[in-house]
Amino acid sequence: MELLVVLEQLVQLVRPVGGLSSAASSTLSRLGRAGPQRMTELAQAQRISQPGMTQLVTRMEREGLVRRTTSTSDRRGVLVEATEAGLDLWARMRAERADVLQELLDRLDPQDQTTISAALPVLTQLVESAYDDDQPTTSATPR
Amino acid sequence: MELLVVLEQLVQLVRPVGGLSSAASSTLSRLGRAGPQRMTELAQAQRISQPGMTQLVTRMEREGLVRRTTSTSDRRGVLVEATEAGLDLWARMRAERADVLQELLDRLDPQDQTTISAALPVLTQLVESAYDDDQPTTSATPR
DNA sequence: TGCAGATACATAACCCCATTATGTATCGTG
DNA sequence: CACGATACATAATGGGGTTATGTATCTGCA
Repeated sequence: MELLVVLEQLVQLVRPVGGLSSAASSTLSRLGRAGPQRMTELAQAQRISQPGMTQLVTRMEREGLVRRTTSTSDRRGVLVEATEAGLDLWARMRAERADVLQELLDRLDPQDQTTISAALPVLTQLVESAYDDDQPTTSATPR
Repeated sequence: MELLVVLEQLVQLVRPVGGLSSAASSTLSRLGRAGPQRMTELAQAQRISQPGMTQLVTRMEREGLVRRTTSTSDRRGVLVEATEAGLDLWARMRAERADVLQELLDRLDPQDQTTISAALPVLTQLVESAYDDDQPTTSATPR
């Protein structure tokens, strides 16, 4: 099987757990880690267009996961903030996903498990190096 | 970063190369590897609904990537087949994706590259074990 | 000071991709 | 031969993304 296909299917296996889309969970995650952020900032981080982020935030707001606030000095700006419910869902998602992944890993023999464990941080690094020009994390410290 | 987010972003980095969606490229790949297949068969393999596959094939047909044929003894059935153009695109996609991945890998130091290389077959195995009940590959031999 | 352009976000119109519910042939069988 | 099962298509709906465009607001400069 092609590598890309493998990865896509792996993602498909784990992602549906939280019930959120890729962009939604990723955005929620970012809000959880880095605190309230501007629309444009979020759009760039998720690599979607600004109107796309406006729509995403609108949907997430409708589901009570995030909140728009206008408390900035710049009155054009919008600060997007995770709600209590959003943070809760984020925490549950992470836990459930970790469980699903763990179940998958448990099927492997110990040696293969070691191989995977070693590869994960490298994969992370790989992605971050591809995004070398971003991840501004302009706002609050990661709690 | 969360593992799942890492993987999703990795996929996002590599996928757009061919210009095809996830489902489309995966279906094209299957048709290329295993030859003409029935709609239902394809839907099950891609884990989407039968109407979803109908629509996908319709779009792919419109773009000249696949062809519907009714040459089966069962006149209800439809055989979906990759066109010449579809196979060409498939080949180009694979090549381009391999290039993109290679570029990413080249940024890593040799030791990390080894780690990744070792992990890939295990990842494949992981996904396949999760799908243990499927992959019928009922039709022709893989070329 | 005031206005021109840049900036931040929203809206509109469009496509892709998936879903469930339902329709329509065709097949197979009692 | 008619009834249920099967294979696919269609319709309606919704999430998710895009570009093009609108509307405030901000900023810098004559």
